[in-house]
Amino acid sequence: MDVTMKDVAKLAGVSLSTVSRVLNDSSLVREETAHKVKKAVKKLDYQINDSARILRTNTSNLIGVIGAGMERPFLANLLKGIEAEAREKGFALIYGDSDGEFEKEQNYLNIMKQKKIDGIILITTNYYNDLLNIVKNYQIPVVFASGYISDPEIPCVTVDNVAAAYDVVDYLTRAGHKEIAFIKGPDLDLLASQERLRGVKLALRIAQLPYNSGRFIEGDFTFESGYSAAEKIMRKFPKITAIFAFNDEMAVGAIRYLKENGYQIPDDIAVVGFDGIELGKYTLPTLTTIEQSGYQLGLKSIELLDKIIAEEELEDNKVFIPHKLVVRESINKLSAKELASIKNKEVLVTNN
Amino acid sequence: MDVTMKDVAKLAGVSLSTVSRVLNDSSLVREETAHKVKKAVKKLDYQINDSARILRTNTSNLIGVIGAGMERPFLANLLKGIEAEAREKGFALIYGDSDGEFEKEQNYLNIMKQKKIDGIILITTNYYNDLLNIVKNYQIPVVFASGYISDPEIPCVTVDNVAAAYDVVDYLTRAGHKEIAFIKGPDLDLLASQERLRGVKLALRIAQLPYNSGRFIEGDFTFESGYSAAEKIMRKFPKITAIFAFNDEMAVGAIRYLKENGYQIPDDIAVVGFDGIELGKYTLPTLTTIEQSGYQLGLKSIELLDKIIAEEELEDNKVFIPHKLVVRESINKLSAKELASIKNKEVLVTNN
DNA sequence: TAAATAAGTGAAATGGATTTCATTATTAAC
DNA sequence: GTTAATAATGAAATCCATTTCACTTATTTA
Repeated sequence: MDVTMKDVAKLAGVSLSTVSRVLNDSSLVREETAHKVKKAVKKLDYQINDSARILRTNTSNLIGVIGAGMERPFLANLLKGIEAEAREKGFALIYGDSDGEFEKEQNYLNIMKQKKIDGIILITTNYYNDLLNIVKNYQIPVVFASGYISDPEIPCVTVDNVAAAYDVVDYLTRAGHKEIAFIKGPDLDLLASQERLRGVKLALRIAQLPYNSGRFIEGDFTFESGYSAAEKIMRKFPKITAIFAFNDEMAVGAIRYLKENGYQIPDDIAVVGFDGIELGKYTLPTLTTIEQSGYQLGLKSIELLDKIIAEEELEDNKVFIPHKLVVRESINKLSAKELASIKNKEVLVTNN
Repeated sequence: MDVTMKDVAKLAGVSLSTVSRVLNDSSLVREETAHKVKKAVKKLDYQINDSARILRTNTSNLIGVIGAGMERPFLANLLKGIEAEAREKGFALIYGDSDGEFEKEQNYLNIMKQKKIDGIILITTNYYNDLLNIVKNYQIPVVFASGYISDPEIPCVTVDNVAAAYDVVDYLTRAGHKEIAFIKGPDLDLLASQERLRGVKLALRIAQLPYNSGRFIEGDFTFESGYSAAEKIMRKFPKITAIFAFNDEMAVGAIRYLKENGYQIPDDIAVVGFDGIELGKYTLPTLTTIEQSGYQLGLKSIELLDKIIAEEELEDNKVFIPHKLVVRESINKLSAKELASIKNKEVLVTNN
């Protein structure tokens, strides 16, 4: 039914092997023969049967992506970056959403293994030791693109969540804020949220401010959770002067609550988000945030994975993508002099 | 290296054929034999080699998704719906982004064909006759999940863009707006944007308002383009009292511009979006919009595709998902009496 | 020009499942 | 207790490309 290599071989008057060689750019074929074959390929509109190729060669040029919550703008851009770079490098993508459930992750891992994928990108929020163990015994190159994995064997690409969160709190305290509340991610999120929490704690300690666990309200990275977290915060801690939400959507939700209830931003309350999604430039006030590029993160993940697949020597299996604090209208700005003092400490601050 | 069916067969003391039968739930196998086989499968942690299976059976349980601009919240949710329902039905997804370029679409189409996908979901903004022809000669079930395709052979799932856009303008005119400007999508977008345009024109005609093509400013569905379109609109048509943006992001961009420049919303200018993304509930003012579920759209697309793959009889190969006009703060509301007059016309209006 | 080497090509084995067809074991029917 | 019918199983062909190995042809080298 379909055109096979055999048909091409017959039309070109050569053997199967020769056709295969031409198609794989083998140097062993005479120019003239190759030409005949190519003509036949074109004439018959021959398409290789990928399953047969994979069966024989055991490499699929297929990369699996397992993610969760990928509809979030930051992660949607991450996926876009993954796709673009994967295509660039000649991989196709097989994509599965785990909803953050271990069982589904496992399930997809199996399916993908059966399809002989060359490598996997994992974008999970909460990782389990179980998952890590499976991955390690998996024989297939894996890159985590969701946060820092301390296990030295596991390659990962991520923003430096600790440093970025530190930068935010550092800036806020320098701007005079002493009463800050936080909207963190789910406690189950052992990657982004936990790391950001560490950065916050560190900065508080350096600024000699007390750590008060009550001021960390749990959200789930949605607008809605930011909104209701802000409500809780203002009810419990009316003296708060700044809110740092661990992503932009929650920050926007919080802003909505605050403005709805008559608070001026940034004069009454300063708000900072995290991620730097496009939206933050169009809210009123515009959103101060940590800018990191999801697209870049995706790109780098594939780059790293590709190197692992090709068994190239790695400089480091922990890759950090750049971030910067983008100060917009939602917080009160530091004076030039104050800013300078930060810059000396090599904290990146940009106006935009 | 890998465990194969042969290994299972040997361990279970049966033939290859028997193992295959057990794995495919053939009724021809004695309970006892099946048990032996299953035990061996578990013991060896046997995983089928999917390529071999596909090669033999010519069905892959793989669905291809080719999209563009999937980082947009609405489409990201569409993808999520596709994924969830595909998993439900036992399909895995192979995903490619075409950037709206025909060449890339074609390229992915080929790659996917080579992988023997069972069906394709196409989410393209601008379709070409070329693409349609390829798809028709393609032998593989295809569903368009991006807009109405008039060609009767092509199955598609979409919101009724004409009716929805009509509803918006109808509401606005009833609310007294006579000077309305529009932020449409790219002219290349022959699906969503063109259809919405038709709905608008229709409503204007019914309301006996003039159609002035200058008032349709082209955007590209981004916040940024909404912002700059609003700027153009206010500069060229200072008498405008309402802006209808063809998606929510552009509406939010427009709102930002308007508020930045001292306009009151909705008192000076009413703003309506399209899609009903989550964000619209958290802007200030909250956004009036046409609500449609991307998730639902994705789900229905797979449902339809699955039926086509299974060669079931179709009721209709054009499927519409529901929409409703959700009136929020960004426009002035109709009185109950006025509202009632619309409802008689079976236009869905909801407060939220 | 003969011998040695390299280049180009083809035959056949191979990867791992499914499935047809033949065969054997079992049950039902008389 | 045979024979007929049915249920279970296995052997072997098949899906389609890659790759090893053997062989032929062309090119160097001496």
